[in-house]
Amino acid sequence: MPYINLDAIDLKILSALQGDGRLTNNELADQVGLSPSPCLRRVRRLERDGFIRTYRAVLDRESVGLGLTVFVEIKVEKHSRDNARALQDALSGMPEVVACHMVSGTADFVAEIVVPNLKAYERMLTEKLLTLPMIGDIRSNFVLTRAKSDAPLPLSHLKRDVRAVGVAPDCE
Amino acid sequence: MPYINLDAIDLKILSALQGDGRLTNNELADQVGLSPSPCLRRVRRLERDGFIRTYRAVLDRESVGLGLTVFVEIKVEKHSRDNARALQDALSGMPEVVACHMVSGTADFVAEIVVPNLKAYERMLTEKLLTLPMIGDIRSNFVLTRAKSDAPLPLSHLKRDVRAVGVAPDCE
DNA sequence: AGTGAAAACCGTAGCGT
DNA sequence: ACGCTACGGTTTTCACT
Repeated sequence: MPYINLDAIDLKILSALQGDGRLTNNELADQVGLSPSPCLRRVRRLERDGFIRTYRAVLDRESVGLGLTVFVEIKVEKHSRDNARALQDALSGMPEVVACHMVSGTADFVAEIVVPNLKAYERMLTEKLLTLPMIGDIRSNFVLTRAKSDAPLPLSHLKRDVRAVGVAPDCE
Repeated sequence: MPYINLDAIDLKILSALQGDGRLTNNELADQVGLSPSPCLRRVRRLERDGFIRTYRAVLDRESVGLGLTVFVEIKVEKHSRDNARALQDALSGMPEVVACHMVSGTADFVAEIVVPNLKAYERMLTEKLLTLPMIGDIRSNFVLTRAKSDAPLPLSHLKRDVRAVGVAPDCE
């Protein structure tokens, strides 16, 4: 794993855009202590080099009628590499699966599934999940209350570079 | 739970903004078949009424040096309401915890924790998690491969309204 | 690398439909 | 409710430091 090529200003940019993805370039330049042109160049570089994957409106699940989130633990039937791969692809391809990870522990995969209600989850389970041949075992963990989700990533581990900047933390 | 007050155009707007949060209002208006003014009015309404929670740059975890994601299953020590509440607040307050849910099943909470590496997780665990008095049991599930994450929400369950629109699906 | 200016573009409000 | 027009601000490029 190569090391990271970000200075203190890049970090500020990432942090600011993570907090508000619709910041205008002018506002952003202001916050990071740069004039608009070099600021824009940096943003484009961060986009091109894959630091910024995309920009997204974060929707409220309940408001748009998605009242049920389920964490599904899945075990692969026969632990072949092909089965695991096929399962991962099948899960990732489903729009209801908003996240899917291969994990250590008792399960092989954890999928986060978002649906309108229990009825919809029942259909999802019986029609799309249980019909997958490579599935060995499924355990559904229903979300009772969502305390936190879609939170920004913690970027403080990069802060070692920030000491180089003599600007006040919040000059807005 | 009240019903949803979104027509086919609102749905298109949400869907488009979920796919690209930096769409200009002009581009958006174009895609949904509206002129800019009513389009902007709708977006503002969707923001005000809480359908759109925020806009965010989605960063690449590996690129910014966050190589390790862990799903932590946590049981509350004594199953009192206060303990559960205190634990939930403590977890939600940690920046490394990017998601935290109370769930049914064997665990009480599932927290998604993002850190640079194993060493950082060890410190997180010993210094911040295990020192919480209301924790009964912890099981750490390390993410081996991330197949999908930060995906857009599935909005197809609202598509019943879309039949009213006679525009081609993709006229860009 | 960063700065500053100029042109094209966009967001927004107001009025008319 | 949608659409048009117009003004002010923003994005973006380009030449210069």
